[in-house]
Amino acid sequence: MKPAHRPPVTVHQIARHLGVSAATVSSVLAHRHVERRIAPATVERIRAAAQSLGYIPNMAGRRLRAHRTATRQIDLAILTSFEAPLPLVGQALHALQRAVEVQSTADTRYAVAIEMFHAGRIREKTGLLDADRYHGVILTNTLPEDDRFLAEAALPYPAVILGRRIPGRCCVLEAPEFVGRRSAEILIDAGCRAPAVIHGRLLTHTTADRLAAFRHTLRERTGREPTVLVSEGLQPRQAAAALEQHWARGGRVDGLFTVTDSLAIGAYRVFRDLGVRIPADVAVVGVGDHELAEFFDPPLTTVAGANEAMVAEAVPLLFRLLRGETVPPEVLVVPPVFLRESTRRARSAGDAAKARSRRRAR
Amino acid sequence: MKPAHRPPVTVHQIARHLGVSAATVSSVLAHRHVERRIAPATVERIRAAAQSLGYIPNMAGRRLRAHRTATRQIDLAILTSFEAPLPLVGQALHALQRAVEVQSTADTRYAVAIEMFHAGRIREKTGLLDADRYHGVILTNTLPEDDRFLAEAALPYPAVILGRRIPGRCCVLEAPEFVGRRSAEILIDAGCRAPAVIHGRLLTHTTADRLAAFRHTLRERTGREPTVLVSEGLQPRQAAAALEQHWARGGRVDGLFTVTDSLAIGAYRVFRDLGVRIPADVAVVGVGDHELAEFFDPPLTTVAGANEAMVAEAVPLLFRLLRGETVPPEVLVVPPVFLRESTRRARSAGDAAKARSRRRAR
DNA sequence: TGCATTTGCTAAATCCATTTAGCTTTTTTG
DNA sequence: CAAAAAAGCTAAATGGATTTAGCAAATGCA
Repeated sequence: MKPAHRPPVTVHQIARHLGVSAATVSSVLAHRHVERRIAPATVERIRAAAQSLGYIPNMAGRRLRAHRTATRQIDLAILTSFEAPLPLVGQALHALQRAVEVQSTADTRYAVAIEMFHAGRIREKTGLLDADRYHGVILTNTLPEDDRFLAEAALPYPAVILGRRIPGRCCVLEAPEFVGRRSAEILIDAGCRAPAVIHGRLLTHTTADRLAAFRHTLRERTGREPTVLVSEGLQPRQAAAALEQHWARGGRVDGLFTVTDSLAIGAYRVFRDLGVRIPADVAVVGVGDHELAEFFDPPLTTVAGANEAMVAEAVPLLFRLLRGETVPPEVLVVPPVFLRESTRRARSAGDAAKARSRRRAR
Repeated sequence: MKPAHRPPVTVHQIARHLGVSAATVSSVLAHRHVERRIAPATVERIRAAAQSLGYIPNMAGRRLRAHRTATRQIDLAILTSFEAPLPLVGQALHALQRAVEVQSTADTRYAVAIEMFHAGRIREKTGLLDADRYHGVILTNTLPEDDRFLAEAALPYPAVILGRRIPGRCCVLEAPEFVGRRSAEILIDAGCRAPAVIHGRLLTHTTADRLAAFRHTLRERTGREPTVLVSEGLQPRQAAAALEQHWARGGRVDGLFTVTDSLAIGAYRVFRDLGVRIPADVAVVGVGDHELAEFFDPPLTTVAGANEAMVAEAVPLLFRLLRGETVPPEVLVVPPVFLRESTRRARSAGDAAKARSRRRAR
């Protein structure tokens, strides 16, 4: 961020600078100079001055004055980290937009903004603690550092937190441990004896919980520890790199839990290139219900992150908060599970072909 | 949209209602009642009244008064249709956010909003023609109806238009006909004699241009017309349905141009279920460079919609417009082409295996 | 020349929330 | 009991842009 240099230019300053009234300047800048009968020469002078002084209209002032009587604007925002997968944010955006359309009345208009902070550095986000920005926000994809900050900070507006528990705030959470436990069970049921997990380096609260539950369940049921592969990020190629490296070192797995579906598709490619068959040789389970997961080859079993369901809960909660109603401090959401072919352990070689022709028959 | 019911509630109304001053009400609602020594009983009365009257703070008023001297806020927006694929919007959002971070100074803060209109009905979008909402916008994913409206409407703020030409506006466009022509050429080069194209029912300006160029090139080079399949939407399952129907009617194709990558993945599934091999029996080319296109099986050849490149051009243009600079009325962007296996026609059965081992060797 | 009209501009009010200085009234202290 | 301090509140100014009513000068017309 560069340092400040000069105070904002207002219509008054332009007016003083030119020796005309602010009314005249305003008329010109609002394109009202024709009906206000401003002399063409004056119009030009004002335009030139505005341009050279670097005039930027103050929307707050404009809106305050100009808005048609009885129209209020409600500013909502989705605050998310830069590093988070956009599809998740997109779901939230869509849900919020849809709700906003329903809630809109002739005298109320909504604006939905998306603002981003760098993962772990939400405290540096400008205007976060100002009371003059948002009527309400949905906060998501925070890292533990962010959570610590938020727990102490007093946000001066209603907020719904997605995916983590922050004392005193309305939180919508995935049922804890569910995703990790279910994923482990699915792999165990598929007969895996040497399962692995792959995750990105940055761990959100949610992901950490999923990993812990996965390990815990595995240990409890089989007495084994999973192989843990860490990829640089959540891109398929990064997962592929991590997995290839593991294989090159002689590591082997017969089951894979990927903390996002995008990691899974990276793994798919590696397995195919290595001649490792899914699900015959290795079972794969992902998280997030990527819109294309069903169309992967083979279709990917997904313990869906509860994002869509969480968003569906969060949006109405936000509106209730805006109305001043009291809301439960915590809402738990149980993610859906999509069992697909990637974990359908084929006992014999023929099974996969059978499954395929079954699908074709439908 | 519901009808209006009552005028907005202000601090003054609450004050009058309770027989106190507006200053007191403001102090309480801004959580300043402790240092302002407001009696607890009064605090309670004010809170209750605010709640029961349905008070909603006017952010414009608040911001106008409260902002630290010399901080100006610049409101930018991406206006897109509800029906457009979110990843495209996401790219624009990311690019804009990144630019905003660079442009930010201590005395200037930016807000980036995403607002949506229903495809073809941008004229119904509230506040679109108001001068008190945005400092600048990027407009994208409009339908021809929208374009007609925009050509006549006088937007009272700088705007950069993505993907179409609107007279008098700064437009960033894909080099016309490029995508359609290249796609046709790729299929022709792959030896296709009975190519088809699949697109959704709603046609944006851009998509219509691509289709026309595809047909035209095909006609010119081979004298043939493509089979045209229309799917309900852009979801994979919708593409699959359209293709299955075509096949059920006895229709056959040996090349497929899908106007988005998501349609292609739907087609992939159908082909696999039918036992039609890609690329041996049918070549497939998509558009959009889906982040996973490289990981489809086989990797999908994509004449990438120039979205990312267009966004990269559009964002700086928007900032130049904000600074009052003059900008070119039109910037053309040539989309990249990603040739992958889905159009690598295997002359003999062995070629596919060879290609595979080549990839593994890397 | 004299009156009416047009042109070109300005003063002041307004939108809403916040803050500062200050005024009563009550309570505490010496 | 008088003076000082504290409690509890209010009036008025402020921020930026816009609009309305209206004034003065210039022009048109008879």
